[in-house]
Amino acid sequence: MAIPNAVFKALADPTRREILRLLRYGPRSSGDIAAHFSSAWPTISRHLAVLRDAELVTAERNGSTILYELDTTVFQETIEHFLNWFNTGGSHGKRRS
Amino acid sequence: MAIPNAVFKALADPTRREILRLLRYGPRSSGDIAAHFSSAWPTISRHLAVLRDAELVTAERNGSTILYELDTTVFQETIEHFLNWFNTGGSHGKRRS
DNA sequence: CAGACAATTAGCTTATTAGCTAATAATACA
DNA sequence: TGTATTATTAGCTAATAAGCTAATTGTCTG
Repeated sequence: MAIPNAVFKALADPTRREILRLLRYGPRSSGDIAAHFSSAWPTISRHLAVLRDAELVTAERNGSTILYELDTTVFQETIEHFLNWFNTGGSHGKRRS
Repeated sequence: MAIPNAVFKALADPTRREILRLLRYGPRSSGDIAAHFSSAWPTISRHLAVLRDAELVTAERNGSTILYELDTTVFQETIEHFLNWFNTGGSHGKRRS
């Protein structure tokens, strides 16, 4: 049930979150993803590796390119994780005014 | 609607997540929180400052102690944020590629 | 005000990580 | 094959952040 630390670490970087956002609409190749950013290609490649390690995306070779695809499983677990916080923790938290 | 980067950064550290978990059951003083960890008190104090900056907790002086309290507002927004991902992006299939 | 207690800030060291360029691996195709 | 294309890995530098101890701020009480 505990979300691995790697997931939070992966989500901590804005570029990686942007990559995930980009992948919402369908799989993309590594180069295609890199083309959307000003960073160098190897830099994006390493971000993709971090996302892969966190199991937030999956990679699949398709001929000469490698398709990256969003894996929503961990997202779902993260959301459930936080929802459970409220269910078990009750309404102790203060609403900001 | 965009979740500030500070929130993700704050959640990226295991100690800080543990602090939040601790605060689920009610407000606690800084020293009370620090007593739950093996880290030095100033270290926990700085973690608390990070959580405060991210508006994940609120601090309120209560006599000689300072009470830290979970602020669920940002959590709620984070959850809604991710739920929206699925609603608009659909299930990681090929729609609207 | 002085002293005790609660908590943060300052200053430093070390570890992690994002970014780059250059080199390497893997694949497609003439 | 050989070469172009696609992507990752290696090796480095700079920035960020976590951890510590020591010093400082703030608050209560005698």
